[in-house]
Amino acid sequence: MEQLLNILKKNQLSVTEGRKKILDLFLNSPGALAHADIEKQTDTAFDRVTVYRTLQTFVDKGIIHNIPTTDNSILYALCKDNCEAGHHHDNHIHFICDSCEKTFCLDHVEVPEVKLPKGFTLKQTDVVISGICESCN
Amino acid sequence: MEQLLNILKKNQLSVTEGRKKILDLFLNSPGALAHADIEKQTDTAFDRVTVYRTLQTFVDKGIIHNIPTTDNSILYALCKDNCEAGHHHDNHIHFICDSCEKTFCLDHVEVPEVKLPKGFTLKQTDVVISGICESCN
DNA sequence: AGTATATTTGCAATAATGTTGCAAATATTA
DNA sequence: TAATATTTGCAACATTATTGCAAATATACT
Repeated sequence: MEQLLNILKKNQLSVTEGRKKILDLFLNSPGALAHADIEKQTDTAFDRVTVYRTLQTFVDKGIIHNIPTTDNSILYALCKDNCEAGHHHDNHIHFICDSCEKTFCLDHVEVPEVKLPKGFTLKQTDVVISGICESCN
Repeated sequence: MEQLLNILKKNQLSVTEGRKKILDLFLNSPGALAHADIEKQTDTAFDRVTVYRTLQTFVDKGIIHNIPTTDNSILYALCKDNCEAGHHHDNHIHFICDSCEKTFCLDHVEVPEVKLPKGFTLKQTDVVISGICESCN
């Protein structure tokens, strides 16, 4: 709760029920969340539009980031370290479990360096690995 | 045209106008295509539903694969090598250019090996790199 | 080639997802 | 506590995706 308020205040966001609840979900979720997950877990407590806007606000502020997916969903996860408004510096690997279908950030696995062909400039590397997670193995 | 028919026949698909046209688009596109791109390029020649179904069929057969994106779109690209129905073995890097916004498969760049924590089993590694491409640099 | 069978397509209806403007409600500031 | 700024919910709308079914098209067979 302490942590929750700190995060909101640090980012100069007014403290509202919706933001508290949604941020709380992220803080207590082992994996990434999609818009739909949040709607399910908040039931009808908040309007759909509020959820959209809250997620967008959190992304803008660098509180959460989104994870590439191969379907037409958007997955969000907490930014762990040095992200700030307008600048995401996430540099970790995302893992999708084929069994439980959860998506995690593997914060302690280094993103490998990739050598691009001549002429290409690298800005960001996203790695998404699928397989079987710890809990399902 | 030869190639086109070969691909369809090899996968035991009936040869229809829609499949020919859509596969042709992929064969002649330097980058990945989204559903919307295909609709634009085929104008109203085919029903939206047909496009959805054709793409799904191609994915099922291993003719195309989809590329992870951070927005809610689905990008498709031709499978280059040893993909077959039910088994995708794509092992290449995807590059998104921040300037021209095109997405390519870098077929000749090796996917780096990633060491997962104990307990995790790796099945597939997807790498999406953003930056500036050859043509825009 | 012509017919029978199997497959695919387009239409219509429906569902799901995302966006915008604006007034009412809530939070912050002083 | 009042004034101001911000956020929310509603409604309407736009876009994207899915399904059933009859008509159209492709393939297989003689």
